Amino acid sequence: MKILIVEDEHELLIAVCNYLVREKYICTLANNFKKASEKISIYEYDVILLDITLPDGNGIELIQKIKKRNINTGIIIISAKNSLDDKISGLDLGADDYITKPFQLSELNSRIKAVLRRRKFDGTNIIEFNEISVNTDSKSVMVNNNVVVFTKKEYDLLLYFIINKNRVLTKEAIAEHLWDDNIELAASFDFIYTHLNNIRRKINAAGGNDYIKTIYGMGYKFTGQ
Amino acid sequence: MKILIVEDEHELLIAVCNYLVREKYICTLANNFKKASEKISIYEYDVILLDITLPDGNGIELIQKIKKRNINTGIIIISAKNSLDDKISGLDLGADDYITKPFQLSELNSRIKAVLRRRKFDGTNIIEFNEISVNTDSKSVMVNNNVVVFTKKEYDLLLYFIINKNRVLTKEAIAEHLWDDNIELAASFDFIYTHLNNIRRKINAAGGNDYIKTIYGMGYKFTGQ
DNA sequence: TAAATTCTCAAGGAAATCTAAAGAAAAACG
DNA sequence: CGTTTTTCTTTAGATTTCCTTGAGAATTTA
Repeated sequence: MKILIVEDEHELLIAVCNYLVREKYICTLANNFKKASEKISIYEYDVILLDITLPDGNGIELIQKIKKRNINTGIIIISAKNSLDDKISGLDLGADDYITKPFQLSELNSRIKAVLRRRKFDGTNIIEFNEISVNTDSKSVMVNNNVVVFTKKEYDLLLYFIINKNRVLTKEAIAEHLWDDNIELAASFDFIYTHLNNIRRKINAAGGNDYIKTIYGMGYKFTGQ
Repeated sequence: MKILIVEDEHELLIAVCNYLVREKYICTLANNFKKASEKISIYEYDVILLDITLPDGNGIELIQKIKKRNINTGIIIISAKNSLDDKISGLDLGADDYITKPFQLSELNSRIKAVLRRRKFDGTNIIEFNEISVNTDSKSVMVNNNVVVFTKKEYDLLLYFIINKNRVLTKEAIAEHLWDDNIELAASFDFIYTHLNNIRRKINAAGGNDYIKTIYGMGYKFTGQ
């Protein structure tokens, strides 16, 4: 498996590379936009770890470049903590996952594996879970073969759930990923209820199951059972 | 939230401690390897601030020690300027973040918060003990291949027991761990009985053994024999 | 600029969980 | 053996958490 690591922080680049080499991946490094762009246009990678904030260009263009070549490459965005927009627009553009700095190398590894698993089955940008399928190109969602229209927030939230299926997500984690960081100042996260309610209602109306389970006192979990 | 501060520079140790106490953390101090090692083997912390260069030992061994105990503790390395190797091997070994001296206390604080949030998300964490297996992602518990549903308090308590298996936990220690804010105000810890009872009942109902042994007058011990 | 859509916030009520308290049971002790 | 201390079990009320709804704010679209 070949991985391209695009990251301008030298120490982090080296640390990630050392770790992944030990995990038997073949790693290529790029510490700026130009180098990354060259690599992408010449070689093919299984996964690209992409820090979007680069000194000489915006990583989002790299995503578009990869998509244009129509290569079955998994993209994981490495985002700084405050760059909310990067996360969202990255997912919108077809990145498969994102991870926030600082992160555990073990977590990075498990996310790489997850992306590779998903990529094996389909070369498209469709993420499926039971009767739900999300097309991250057209940003459309099908439930039971019915097209369901979600607003942007609802779509982002649903995608976040599907990517983290079977994982309990606290309200704090949801808020941190879908809203920017000064959300900490908010007294409560009650407004999440509204979006949750909307998603649940729409999925139900289309004949879907109750995928979003409430784990009282802990958070929410997207699961089929 | 409990924090262990490992730092041999006395003034910095005190300054960090004072600040974090004001921020409502419960702090324990260690100014050398030996003391830190003792604390780690006895108590459990939410975050450990670790200066790697200690007079009587290498802090990296402490990281390994923590990881061996399989405790979900966040580790933030405090490194002197330019000691690049420390940073990298620290991150390799599972530290969550590092901060370079000199640093702003406010930055330390935000990194602590980030680690505390992140901590809950590390890899697919399955902790097993005999017929009990706990998935810390989905926060689900299996006993004898039966899914057992626990409330939040019960789950937290059970996990605390499993992590500290074969170790006698006093009621005071349990209370401090699960109710760490102003628990001293409580007249007695009798309410723990209720949760203990619930856990024992549910494990038994699923065909599990009496894992939680009472050590009369001392506390409780989670053990297989 | 107006209209439509989407998002945020707040409040009342419902549901699940937690705590407190009290009597019963068990263990330790003289 | 009787007393004291500690632990267990149960239940009801208190508390926390969650859901639903609607109205106004903010944003996008026409």
